[in-house]
Amino acid sequence: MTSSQARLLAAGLGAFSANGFAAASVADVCATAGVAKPTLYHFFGSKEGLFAAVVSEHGAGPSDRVAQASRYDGDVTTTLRRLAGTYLDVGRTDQDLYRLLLLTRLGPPTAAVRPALDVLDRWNSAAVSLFSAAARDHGNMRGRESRYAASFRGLVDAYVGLCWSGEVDPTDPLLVPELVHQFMHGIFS
Amino acid sequence: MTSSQARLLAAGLGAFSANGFAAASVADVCATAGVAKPTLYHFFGSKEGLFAAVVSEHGAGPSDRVAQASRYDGDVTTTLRRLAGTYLDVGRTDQDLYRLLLLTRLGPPTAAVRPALDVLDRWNSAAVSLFSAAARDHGNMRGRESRYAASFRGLVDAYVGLCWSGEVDPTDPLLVPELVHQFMHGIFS
DNA sequence: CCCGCAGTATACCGATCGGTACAACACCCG
DNA sequence: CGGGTGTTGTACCGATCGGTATACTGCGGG
Repeated sequence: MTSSQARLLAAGLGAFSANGFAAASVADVCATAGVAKPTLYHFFGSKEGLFAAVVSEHGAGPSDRVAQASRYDGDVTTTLRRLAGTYLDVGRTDQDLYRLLLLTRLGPPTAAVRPALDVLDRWNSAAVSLFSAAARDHGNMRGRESRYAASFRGLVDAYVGLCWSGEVDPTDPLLVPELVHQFMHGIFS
Repeated sequence: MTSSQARLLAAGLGAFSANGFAAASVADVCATAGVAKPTLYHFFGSKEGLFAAVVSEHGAGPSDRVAQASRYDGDVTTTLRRLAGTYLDVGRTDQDLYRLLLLTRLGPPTAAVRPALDVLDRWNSAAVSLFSAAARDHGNMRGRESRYAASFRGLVDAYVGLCWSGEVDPTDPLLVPELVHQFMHGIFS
C-alpha cells in the first residue's frame, strides 16, 4: 500500500460520500489526493474499481465491529446497547463511510455500487439473526425479526443524524441506554 | 401550465430522485420529457430553477398533507397514527419525491438544493410542534421533543423503506397502528 | 553499469456536461 | 390577411466527464 493508494482511497471516500458514486469526479479525487489520473487508473483500473476498493478498505473495520456487536449474548438489552453503541461510534468515527452507505441505499442498485449494497446487506442480515436469536427467548417477537432489524436501524440512523447535526452529543453515556430503552419500551415510561 | 412544463417537471422529479441534483442530466430530463433543451431553459432558467420548481410543484401537496396531519388533536396515539399514515401514504404515492428529500438530506447543503431542505425543515418543525403540544399533556416527554420528532421520522422512514422493498404491505390496515404502538410502547408488549 | 519494471506526469481522446444564439414555429389579436 | 408574442428545434459554445497513449522517473537486481 503506497501513500498514493492511501491518499486516493481517502479522497475517493470523501468524494463518493458527498454526492454518491455517479456525481463524484475522478479528476477531483486525483486533485484532492495530489496525484494524476493515470496513477488512479494504474492502481484501481476504473472509477468503479476505486469505489469497490474504498468500500472494501474503509468498510472492513466497521463491518467487523458490526458483525461482532450483532452476536446475541443472551440478553436483548445488553446486545442492543452494544450494537447501537457500535453503530453510533461508526457513524461518528467513519462518518463519510456511514453517509456513503446511506446514500447508496437510496440510489439505483447499479452494478458499480454493488459492494456498498453488499455491506448493508451483511449488516442487516446480522441484525435479523440477532432478533431471530432473541425471538427464541421472547416468543412474542417471532415473525417480526426483519421489521425489528429495519426499525432498529432506522432509529439508530435518526440518532446518528442528530449527532451529525450537533443536536445530541454522541459521547453522552446516557445516549445509548436511552436509545435502546426507547426501542424496547417506547417513549413512555 | 403547458404540457411541456408538466412533462419537464415529471421528468425532472424522476431524474433528481434517482441520483440527486448533482448527478442528474438536463439532457436526460429533456429527452424523457420529449422536448429540447431551450424549452427547459425557457420555462425554468436553469437546472437549479427546474429543481426548485420540481420541489415546489410536487412537494406542495405532500407538504400540505403533512402539515395538516401534524396538528396535535389532544390524543398522542390518534395524532401519530394520522401522521404516520400520511407519511407512509406520501412515501407510496409520491415515492420519487420522498426519495429525493431523503437523498438531498444526505448530500451537502448547497444553495441549489435549498428548496428541498426547506421542505424537510418544515416537516420536522411540524413534528417538533406536535411533540411540544403533546408534552403539555405528558410532562415526562418534555425536553425531548426534537429527539422524538427525529426518531419518529426515522422509524417511519424505515417502514417506508420496507414498503419500497416489498417486505411489508403499505395498505395493511394494521401497519400504522403497529408502527405507532412500537414508537410509543416499544417492541415488547 | 545498465537493464527492467513499477509508478507517475504530460497531453490527449471522444463523449457529455450545463447553457445559449438564432431561426422557425404556432397561434391569437387586429 | 398581417404582425406580434410566446414556444420550440437545430446547431453550437467552452468546460468537464471517464479513460488512455506515451514517455519519463526512481530504484533494485544482474
